[in-house]
Order: sequence, then structure tokens, then C-alpha cells
Amino acid sequence: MLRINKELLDFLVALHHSDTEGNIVEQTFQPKSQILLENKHVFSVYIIKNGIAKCYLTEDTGTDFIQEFFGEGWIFGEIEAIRDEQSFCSIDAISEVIVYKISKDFFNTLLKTNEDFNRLILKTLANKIYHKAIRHSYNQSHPVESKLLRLKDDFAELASLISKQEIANYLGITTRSLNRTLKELKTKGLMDF
Amino acid sequence: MLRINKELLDFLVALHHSDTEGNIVEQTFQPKSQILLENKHVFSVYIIKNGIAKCYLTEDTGTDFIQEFFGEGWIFGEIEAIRDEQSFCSIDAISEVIVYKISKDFFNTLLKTNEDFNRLILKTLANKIYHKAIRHSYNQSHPVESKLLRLKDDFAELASLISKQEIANYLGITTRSLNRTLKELKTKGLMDF
DNA sequence: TATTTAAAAGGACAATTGTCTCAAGAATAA
DNA sequence: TTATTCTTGAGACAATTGTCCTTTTAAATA
Repeated sequence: MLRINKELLDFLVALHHSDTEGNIVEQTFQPKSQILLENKHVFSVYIIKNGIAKCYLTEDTGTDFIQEFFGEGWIFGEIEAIRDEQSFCSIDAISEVIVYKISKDFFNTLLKTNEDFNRLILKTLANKIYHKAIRHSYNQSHPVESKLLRLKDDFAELASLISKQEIANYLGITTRSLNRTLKELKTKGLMDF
Repeated sequence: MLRINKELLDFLVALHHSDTEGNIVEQTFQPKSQILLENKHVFSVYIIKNGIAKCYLTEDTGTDFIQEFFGEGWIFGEIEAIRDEQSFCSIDAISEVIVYKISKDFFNTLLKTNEDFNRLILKTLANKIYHKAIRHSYNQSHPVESKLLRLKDDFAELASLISKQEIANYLGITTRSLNRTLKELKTKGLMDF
């Protein structure tokens, strides 16, 4: 769940070092602040240097569905830059988040001119599809208990950072269901956090 | 649901015309035949010239979850070619399916040498992520009735081609739930197919 | 420390969805 | 036409998950 994309991060660190024209800017976001809002123009592409953010979608029912937690090396805004459309997710900082920010134009230029970067983005997109497909399928076919067990280690790792509400929003369930199932798993000795 | 990717199809038609080295092969699959199987090496990338296929994942519960129905211009095998990993989905022909088939190597060469193709693939991947995110979120946050109504037109269009079981597998529900909800919607006059 | 506010846990009940089973209808083959 | 098989539809019941609301616990602030 909290995979990191070291390759992409390393690439950006190097790019930032050699950048003399201000194409890459570092920016810091405070915990709980909003980085991107749904249905707005996106002018930049962001790569997380440090911290954790959540990428979520607010449904007409009023509930948020968390697409993914983003850690180091994760990129966002790139889909909008490629599709040339508005944002379809909101992004909030969870911890303090430091990003490398590059303009949409520079991002598209890099894609054209830098073969390594191009390949990295292709890989990143392919990975996003792969993981999304696996998760979507699993979510639709398994009860809450299984979904929780599957992410046991991830949640234990993130427990101090994210709320129960956010875990529920990631699993697409209510906090009531989450608590109920957590308690059952504790009784069974299958969960401890 | 059954979007077509005309741009990519047109590109391949042109490429096929000018192909003198046998890099692009046309292949036909009979209805219900399997084109790709989960967890196998993938040696080629496929673009649908004609027909409809389903892309699905078989869970340990024994149920299939349909990721997407693929129509004209849809590409598959490309994620595996980029990630250099085994297949993570199975692909079955629903109607008779004619594909353009290109080798993994040729696909990767094209990505490097042909800027237009590269851009098309980037767009295609970005679109897959976009649509998957929207659907996953909607599926997790809405009851069966809403999911069905949302796809009313698509299902009406596909009704003669796909089975009830396949609709259920696409929505991640059982046929029992599907039938129950369809009946309710008919009673309410909201559904007719 | 006392007070206020927010997050987490859970009781009671309702709604939704799934499991199991069987019967009706349609399609296919003998 | 008559079996045979497959798809569809649905009854009865069980399990899962959600809604609403209250209580408990923890954290933040005066």
C-alpha cells in the first residue's frame, strides 16, 4: 500500500541539482492541508520528496473514497497533464509533505526529450494500473475481514499517521464496520494493532 | 463502458499497411476462446481491430471480476510489456475478435522511436487509470441499484452479447442480486431491458 | 487542572447482499 | 419431437454491512 518509487525520486533529485532555470521547485505542505482539489485546472506535476499524502475522490453520497496513500517518489498531476483535463482526485497532505513541483509544460517537454524520464513515467503509469486492478478486484470479491487482514502490516505501519476514518475510506466501508471487524479479529487473535 | 480508441486503431491500421517486415500480424479469435491467461508470460501486445473481449481476474474465492470490456482500439499486454512481468489478467473473446498483434520487443522499440506512438500509449494508460479510479470509487460507494442505473445504456447495448453472469462479474455482485435489483427497477419503471 | 472538543468504540436495529436451492424457459443435440 | 443441457429467475433464509445514536476515551486548549 505504501510503496515508494525510488527510481523516480532519484531521478528528480538529480534533475533538481542540475536545474539552473527554476524548472523544478520544492514546496512544503503542512499536515492536513490540501494540495489539489477535484475538478480544478492542474498547472503542475508533483513528485513527493518526503511525507505522506492521500489521494481521494468525493462521491455524491458525501463519502470520500481514498484511491491511494502516496509516499516517497509518488507522482500526481501527471495523468491530468497527459490527458489535458481537470483534476479528478483531491490530494491532501497527511504528514508534512515536501514535493518537487514542475510545470505541466516542462513535464511534457521532459517526456518528449528525455528517454529515461519517459520510460520511468511509462513504468509508473503501468504500475498504477496494475495495482489498481488487483485492489479493485480484491475489494469487490472479499468481505471486510479479508480486506483488513490483507493490509494488516500496512495499517500497523501507518496507524500513528492516519485515522480510522481514513482506513475505512480506503477500504470503502464505514467506521462501524471497521471497528466491528477489528474487534472480531482481535478476539480471534488475528489482529493486534 | 465500451469506449473505443479510434486514434490508436487508426495508427495501427496505418502501421499495418506500411509494414513490410511482418512486425504486425492479424489474428482472429473465436467467440469464447481465451486470448491470454493470468500469470503467464506475455510475448505480444494486442490491439483490437474488431470485436469485443473481456479482461478479468479470477480471485481465490473462485469468482471472476471483470476489469473491463474491450472494444475497438483497446490495447492489452502493454502493461506487461512495460513492466516486464507476467500477465495479471485473463482475456477472453466475447464475439469474434480480430487483433493486431505485435511482439513485445517491437512494441518497446516503437515506444522509443516513434514519438506519436509513444504519446498515444501515454494517453491510453492515463485514460485507463482515470476510468478505473472513477469506477472503483463509484463501486465502493453506491448500492447495486445505482451501479446498474449508471450503466443502463451500456448494458442495453451489450445485452445480446454478454450474459447476466458477466454483468454481475463486472459489477462485482452475484446474479441473485442482479436479478433482484433488475426486477425492482422494472417495477419502478426505471429499467426495461 | 479543569474544560472543551474530537476521535474511537460499540449497542440496537434496518437494509442490503449473499448462499443455497429449485423451477421455468430457451437453446442445443439426439 | 423428445431429451439434455444451459441460462435465467426467484423463494427462503443467513450473513454482512450500514444507519443512527450513545458512551467512552483521548487529545487539545484555556
